[in-house]
Parts: sequence; structure tokens; C-alpha cells
Amino acid sequence: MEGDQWPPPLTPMINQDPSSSFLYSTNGSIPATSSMSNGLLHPLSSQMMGDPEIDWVNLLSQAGCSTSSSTATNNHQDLFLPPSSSSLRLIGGEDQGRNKSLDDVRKVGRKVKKVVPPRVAFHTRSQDDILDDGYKWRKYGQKAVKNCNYPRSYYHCTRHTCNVKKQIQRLSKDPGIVVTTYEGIHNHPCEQFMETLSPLLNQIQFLTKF
DNA sequence: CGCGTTTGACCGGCGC
DNA sequence: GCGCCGGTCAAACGCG
Repeated sequence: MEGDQWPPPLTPMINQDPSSSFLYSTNGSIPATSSMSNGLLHPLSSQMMGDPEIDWVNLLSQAGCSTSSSTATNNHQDLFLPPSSSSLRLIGGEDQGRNKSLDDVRKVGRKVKKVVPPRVAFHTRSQDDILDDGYKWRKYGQKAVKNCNYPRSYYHCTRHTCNVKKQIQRLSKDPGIVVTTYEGIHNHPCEQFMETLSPLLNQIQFLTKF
């Protein structure tokens, strides 16, 4: 990671290689839901992905995430710790979620290439599987994954216009760690955040009348 | 009754 | 072509 700056500088990597997974890990619960929605989650910078302290390949494979070897190193494992007050929100990436029909594929020449929306994975030490990130999620599946002692749960955002999905799974190596993988970008504000903010906005609107 | 979860079936991608 | 595996669907069920 680059100095003490947080969030780290945004890199275009997530657009260059949307098939890659990006991993953040936290030691403790995800930050408060109100702050989850009003900040920015940056994809990992290339410096972070090359951090020899982080075993990205191992972590991502344990999380069941696909990754490309070009964006991860295979070194010692550690946890990357964003400040507890940090705000998290996915940005970047061109894909606004998935639609199983034609959105999934893009013809490149004669070959049909699958377009994978950007993924961001959180590594969180928590007793609870479901981390309150301020959005409403609906579970649509659960699956036992090979070589994993714990099932993977599949959720999608309850907002019908939003195609964001997330997967939740515990590490078999360390059951205390929950891996939450987000796929896609919310095209609407966070409900909880708006609930918190709306009284303030109303007050501001009221005051600006004078 | 509406909404969310559970769970088995199904489908598509991928490797052999 | 076949089998494995991950991801999704959808009916059944539970809960408030």
C-alpha cells in the first residue's frame, strides 16, 4: 500500500481486467452502515495487489473467486486493514450488473467473450455471516463448494432495477473469516444512508428558502 | 398476504 | 462427448 493514504489512489485496473477479483479485508465488522454508503471503495491499486505481505491468490481462491495471475501475487498472507471509519462503496467498472441473456456475452470478432462485471471481495472477521452494508439483499441460492467446509450463499440487491449480486462464504481455513464478494455496481443510493440523510436534506432545503 | 429463505433441479462453462 | 462444478431458478415453506 502506498504510504498512509486512504483510500489508496484509484487505478483503472478494474476496467482493464474486469475478470479480476479485488480483495479488501477488515479485522472486525464492516464499518457502520451509515458510513458504508457515503464514501468510496477503491479497487486495489497495483501496488497493493503486488504487496508481498498479502497472499491474494490464496485468499481469492479460498474465497472461490476467480482471478488472473497478472493481478495477484502469491506470497505471505496477511490482512489488509482499512481504517474502521472508512467508507466503502464500489466504484469503477463499466458493467452495471448482469442480465443473463445478451449482457453476459460480447462478440469479439468471431469469438463470443464473456463479460464479467467487476468484483470486489471483503475479508471480514465476524461471527455473523451477513454483514450489514446498508443495502437490502435477497438470498436466491446456497451451494456447497468443492474443498470448502462451508456453503456459499448467493444474494442479489432487492431493488429490481439493480442487478448487483454478492456471495458470502466462510473460509474453511479460518471459519472466523467471512468473505463477501460483490459483483456489479449499485445504480441507486443506499436506502439506509438515504434514511439517515433525508432529514438533513429536508432541513437544508428548508433553510435555503430563506 | 407479502416478503424472504430453503433447497433440489436445471443450465452453461470448462477441462479432460 | 462427457462429467464436474459453480451459478441460477423456482416451488415450497416459514415468518411477521
